[in-house]
Amino acid sequence: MSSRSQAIADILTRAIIDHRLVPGCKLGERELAEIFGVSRIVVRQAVIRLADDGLAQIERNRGAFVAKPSMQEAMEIYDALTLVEQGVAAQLSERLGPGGWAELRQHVERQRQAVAAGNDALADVLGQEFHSVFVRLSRNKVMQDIHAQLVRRTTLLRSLITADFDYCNLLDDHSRVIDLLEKGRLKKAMELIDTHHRSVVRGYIMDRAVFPELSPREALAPYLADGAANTEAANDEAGSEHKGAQIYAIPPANLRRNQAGDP
Amino acid sequence: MSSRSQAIADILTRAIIDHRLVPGCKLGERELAEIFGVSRIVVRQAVIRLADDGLAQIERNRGAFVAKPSMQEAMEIYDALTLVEQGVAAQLSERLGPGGWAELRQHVERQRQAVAAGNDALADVLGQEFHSVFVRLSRNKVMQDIHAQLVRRTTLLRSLITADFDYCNLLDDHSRVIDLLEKGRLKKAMELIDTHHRSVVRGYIMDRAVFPELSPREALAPYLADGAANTEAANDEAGSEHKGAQIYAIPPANLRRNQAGDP
DNA sequence: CGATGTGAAATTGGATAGCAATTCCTGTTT
DNA sequence: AAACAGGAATTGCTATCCAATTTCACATCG
Repeated sequence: MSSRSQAIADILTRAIIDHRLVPGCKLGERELAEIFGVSRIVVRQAVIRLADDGLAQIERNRGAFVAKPSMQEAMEIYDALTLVEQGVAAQLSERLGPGGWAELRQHVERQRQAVAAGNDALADVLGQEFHSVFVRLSRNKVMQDIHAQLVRRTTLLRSLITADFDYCNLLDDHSRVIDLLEKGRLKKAMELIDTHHRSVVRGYIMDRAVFPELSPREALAPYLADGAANTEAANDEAGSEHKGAQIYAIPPANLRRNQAGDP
Repeated sequence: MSSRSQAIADILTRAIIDHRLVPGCKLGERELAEIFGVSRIVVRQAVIRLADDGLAQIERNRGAFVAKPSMQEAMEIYDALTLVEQGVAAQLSERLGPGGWAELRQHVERQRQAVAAGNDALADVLGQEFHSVFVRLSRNKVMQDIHAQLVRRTTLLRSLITADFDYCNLLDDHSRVIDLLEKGRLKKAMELIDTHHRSVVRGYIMDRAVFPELSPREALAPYLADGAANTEAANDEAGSEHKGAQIYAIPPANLRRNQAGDP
């Protein structure tokens, strides 16, 4: 573990993208310090990291809050995400070998099975993960980091927003993008990526409470070492054969069908 | 001012992109704390910000150092920068109005005059700034921040690297990109952006000491409030009519022709 | 003479206590 | 009901202290 503030920043990030800490929620230094059993300073450092990542807003002498992006900012984040994924698509269409396409197809297939099995939680995570796998194949760590940050911010947006779109369509989009790219039909693929993201944004309605507001103590309880028993129970519920296992450490607080996350 | 740690992070960032703090330079907490007259904690918070920005590396129990990116990472940073600028180019080619094109042309013209006047320092800064103006016209703050971070990292790279390319060619590239985009020849423009960046990278030779290593105290002296007199003197030397004036507060420690910076 | 072990010094990561400034909240007054 | 005042709470920061780790000079040994 690099540092304690990093560990705490990671937990807070996780809690935010799990929609357990919702936008606007106060991240009081003293309260968090008590919850994590560390000094205020460590908490402040963690919160600074979140703020640099766009997940928190720090107001001088008032404290830190989970970020509450405006609709304008939401559009910008999705635009940036589209731009990045289109660019990666262009690179992959030139450089990716058969193994890469196979990996992508395999990922889509796993998601399809999850949907078929009715495991929405798994399908949801796989749907988000697809985009990350896609970018990872570019073999560009810098780009990966930028993309991951944008994805986190879109996930945050989903706390603020009710999505109203057809889940299966998005799965098909992934599949079609792969086909188009492998056939060299780059322009068509890029249009599809754009449409894909737009179809997500279009259904958004802001200023509606989507997830319940929990106190930081309630929200963070499952991530603490003390709550290990609790955590494992949650894990069993979600499914087990997936390698990026810690994703399931805590299931979203409030996951329903048709609210599935997919940037 | 938002916070003291942010202010210090800004100064350190400035010193790094001015090539006064060179890669590998130790950023000792105690030393910096003494230099800035703040406590160690504020320094640590500032350094965390730098590390999140890719400008510093923190090694547990060893301290923070100015980042020393590998050749691999350098390529990735330039690839990412190319990707972002190509994407922005695509957006601008559809959306930008006459005023925008005029602003870009005006910027190139200013740089051309600076070159003609032999003011290399100004030309250098304007050359870098062009890319930022370009991205700003996309009206996407999120994208701007990502791009600015990438530009800072390329500037850091230039501390590590000797550039050996034809300065005027790069200026012409800017002009040609504008022409191509305005005429709707997007693909050609994107190729040129790629070539532009590649021509910069190709001339790079790593592992050569380009800038002298200063101690943090020497490197930071000009930025401190105490050194205000010193700062203004430096300002006069570099030229004055440019609006982003703080760029000239401190001229690069070691600026020569043919080492001009242009991402 | 070089390699290796060792202990002191220096540095980091963190805890704790405390203080000034600011903001928030509440209760009183008008 | 509105306005004001003052105390409580919170933040930003300092100072000091401590444990863990690294560094480095020095002594020891092959």
